[in-house]
Amino acid sequence: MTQDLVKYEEVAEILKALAHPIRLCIVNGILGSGECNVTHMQGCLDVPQSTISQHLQKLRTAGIVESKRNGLEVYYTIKNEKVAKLIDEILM
Amino acid sequence: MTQDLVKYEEVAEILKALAHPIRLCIVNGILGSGECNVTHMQGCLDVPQSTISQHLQKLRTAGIVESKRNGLEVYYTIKNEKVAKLIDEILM
DNA sequence: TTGTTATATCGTATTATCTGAATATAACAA
DNA sequence: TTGTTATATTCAGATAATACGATATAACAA
Repeated sequence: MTQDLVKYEEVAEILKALAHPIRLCIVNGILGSGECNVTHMQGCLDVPQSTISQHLQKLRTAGIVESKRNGLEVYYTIKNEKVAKLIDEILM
Repeated sequence: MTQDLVKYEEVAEILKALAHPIRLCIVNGILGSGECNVTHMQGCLDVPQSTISQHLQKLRTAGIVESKRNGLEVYYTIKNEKVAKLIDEILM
């Protein structure tokens, strides 16, 4: 039983950020198409816009996704490739 | 953006069960030695016994570990091999 | 029996997370 | 400017997670 507490805390933060059905759906959706804007997510997710935006913020804070603005729209992509691989495997 | 909500909920439950430093430590410790009893975990984890026991229950409920009693002691092993692989990768 | 060790469960206070309405901001068009 | 669309932030209330002492149970020994 190793005692890398700091590492466990870091990993737990990432897992916590992923451990929600809406966020898994968002991440998997981005993975499927390469990138995705918020309006498109809304069309698929049937939850209020503010809710999606808050989930996106959580994913951003955890370093899982990143965003770039294109005019009015903001597109999200997966930033953490390790997470991309992980999700790909666990959702298989 | 696929819409497998049930699947996302299932996976989120597993990730939620793993998304805690103490539980990651427990799971990784079991993975490292094959099995582990609660007393040994206590020696490594510096939290009260009841706290460890409750984390173990959460892991059991999520189907991640299973236990078998041997006299006074209860030994825990990893039940879900997919999770074992996952943790192994993410803690690498 | 009684006592002891190992583990599980209960009670509860504290803290964190989640949702969704309301509001704010950013980009752009007229 | 003013209006509109896309997205972010704030706020309040509801729900869930966490920690830990106290207590219970299970196995065993004397």
